Amino acid sequence: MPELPEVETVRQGLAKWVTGRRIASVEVRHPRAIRRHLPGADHFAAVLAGHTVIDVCRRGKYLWLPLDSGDAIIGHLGMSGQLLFQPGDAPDEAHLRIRFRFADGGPELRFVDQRTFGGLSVSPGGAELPAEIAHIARDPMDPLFSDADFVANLRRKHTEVKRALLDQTLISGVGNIYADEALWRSKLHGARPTDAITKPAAARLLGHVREVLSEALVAGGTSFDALYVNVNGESGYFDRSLNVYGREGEPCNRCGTPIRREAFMNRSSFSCPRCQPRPRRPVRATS
DNA sequence: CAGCTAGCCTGATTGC
DNA sequence: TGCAATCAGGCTAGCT
Repeated sequence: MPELPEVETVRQGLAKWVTGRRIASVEVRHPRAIRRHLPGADHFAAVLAGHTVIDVCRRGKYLWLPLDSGDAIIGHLGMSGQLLFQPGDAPDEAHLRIRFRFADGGPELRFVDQRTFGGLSVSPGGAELPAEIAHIARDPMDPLFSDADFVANLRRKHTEVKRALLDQTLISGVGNIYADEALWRSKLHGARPTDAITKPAAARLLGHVREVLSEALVAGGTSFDALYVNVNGESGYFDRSLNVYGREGEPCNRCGTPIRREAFMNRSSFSCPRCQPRPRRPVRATS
């Protein structure tokens, strides 16, 4: 499940292995892996061929690769997307969607995606933040991220705090796993109304978000199966450090109470019933 | 306008 | 054994 630490790990691998290389050809194996590109797969391949990757950037969970043509490749891994470097003679992966060959004849770049929630697109944005992802907020590791703005914007919203953490226009890079982990560290239940969170509590929560993201980044990310891997196909090991996510029924690492699992937006939230009591009242009366 | 949710997708797992 | 239902979940379009 690629969230910020996983995507940043992939970005670093890409930066090392693809910067400065000239794309020789692009092979699109599955049309759904190309996003918002009405001219079609052939055109997508044609506008990229012959151009050199000059950088690898990230905004939240999006990657973008400026080219010397002034265009940029935008990528999102979705749930199961992988960007892998492979020798040209390595057998095709079962879910190989897009293949990039390079003029230097070195390892090719493969976009592999089982569930096709991810995809690539081309933007004329170049080295600037592409317009397609301009709505994505800065992430909390970004030097230009404003803590004060985050606290103010969070408290201005009328929603539940976990929803807010997952809102990529408020703060980017946080997904279901790290949201649950940060809330546990802050002893907050995800259903707590954002407009009732004090400034200090919001600042503490932000600190815990930053803490869990940076610890996971050092560990190379989290993976429960082989779905998230770095560009060399290796999994991270932060899952050993998770305190609540996926630990239903297991003892809380703080108080020993069995971790609870609750339905949340057609998925799951994990929390400690004792450290993170549910708010007493619903967010807001409906009338 | 802000908040919310269905739907996208496939493989592993569970249930009958 | 075999088939069907369930679950995983980031993001966007479109609804209220």
